Amino acid sequence: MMRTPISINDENGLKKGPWSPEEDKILVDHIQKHGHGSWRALPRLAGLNRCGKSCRLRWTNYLRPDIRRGNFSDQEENLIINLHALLGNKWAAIATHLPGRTDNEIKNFWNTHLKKKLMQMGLDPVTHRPRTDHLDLLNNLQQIILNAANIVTNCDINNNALIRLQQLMTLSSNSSQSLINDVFGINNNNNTHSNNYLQNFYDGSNIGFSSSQIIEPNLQNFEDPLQQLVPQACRYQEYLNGDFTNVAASTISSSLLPNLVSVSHRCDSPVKVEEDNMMKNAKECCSPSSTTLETWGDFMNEDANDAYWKDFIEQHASQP
DNA sequence: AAGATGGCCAACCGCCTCATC
DNA sequence: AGATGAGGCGGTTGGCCATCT
Repeated sequence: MMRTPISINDENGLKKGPWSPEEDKILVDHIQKHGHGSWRALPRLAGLNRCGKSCRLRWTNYLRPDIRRGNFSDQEENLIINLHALLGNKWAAIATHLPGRTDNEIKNFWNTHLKKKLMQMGLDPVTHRPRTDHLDLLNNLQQIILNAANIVTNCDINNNALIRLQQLMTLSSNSSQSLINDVFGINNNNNTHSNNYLQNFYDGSNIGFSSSQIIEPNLQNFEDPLQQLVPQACRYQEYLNGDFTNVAASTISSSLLPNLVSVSHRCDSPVKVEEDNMMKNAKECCSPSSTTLETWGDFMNEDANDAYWKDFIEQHASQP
C-alpha cells in the first residue's frame, strides 16, 4: 500500500500528513471554546483544511491536555504487560487503565519495546507463556538437516559444508538462535538467499514456490553447497508437509524428490566417514517419534533402510 | 565522510460497531 | 429491517533520526 506523501492534499483538497503548529493552535483553540462536537463538522467550523477524522486523531493522540508524555514507568510497563496478557491487542481497553496514555502510544510502545522484551525473557508475546518456537525451530531443523543429508547423498559436496551441517546436527536443545544464525551464516551479507528462506522459516510463514521453481535438488554447480542446500531442504520439507502455497502437492511429481538411499551406496565424497555418521544421526533423530534435539544422541544403533524412508515420506506427505 | 540500516512513532487506512432514520 | 453516517479501533506505513559499516 502506498503511503500518502507528506503534506499533500487528498482528492477533496484536504491536507494530509504532519500537522503544523498553526493547525494545532487552531484546533486546540476551537475545541477549548466550543468542544469538538461533530468531528465531521469541526474542520469547517474551525477553519481547518483537514478531514474530521484527522482532527479527531490529532486531538486524542497528541493535543488533548490530559495526555501524559515521556517514558513509560516500570509500573506502567508491568501494567501494560499484565493487561495485554488479559486483553490481548485491545489497545483502547488497555489505555483506559493508564490515565494520560493513548492507545496509539501504548500500541507503539508494545510493538517497539515490550514485545522484544518478552521474547528476550523467553516468553511468547502473544500467549505470554514460555516460548515454544525455539523447540519448534529445532524440531524443524532436524527435518531440514535430514532432508539436507538426503540431498547430500546425491551430489558432491565439499568438506566445509559438511562440517557446518554437522555443527547443525549437534546443536543441543539449549542452542540459541544466534548460534543457529552463525552456523547458517545468517549475518553474512553474501548469504542472502538462505537468509530469506530461514527468516521466513523463523517467522513460520509459508515459503511459496511456483511449479517452475520446484526443481530436482542438484548442488553440483554451486560454489557454496550449504547456501543452496538450505532452501532446497526447505522446499523438500514443504513438499513433505504438502505445504505449497501456489501448487497443489498432488501436482508435484515424485520424480522431484531426491533419491532416498544410504550414503554407502551413492556418495563418493572424500569425507565419507563423516557423512555416514551424519546420515545415521539424521535418519535416526528425525524419526517421526522424535520431538526434540535432545533425542539425537539416543538413536545411534539402528540403520535405516529404504522401506523405512518410504513409510516416513508417506506419513509426512499425507499430513495436512 | 557517506551510504546503509534499523528503531521510533505520528499519522493514515480500512474495517467494525453503534446510533439514527 | 435495512441503509447510512459517525466515531472508534487495530494494523500498517513511511519519514525522521541515530547508529553502524
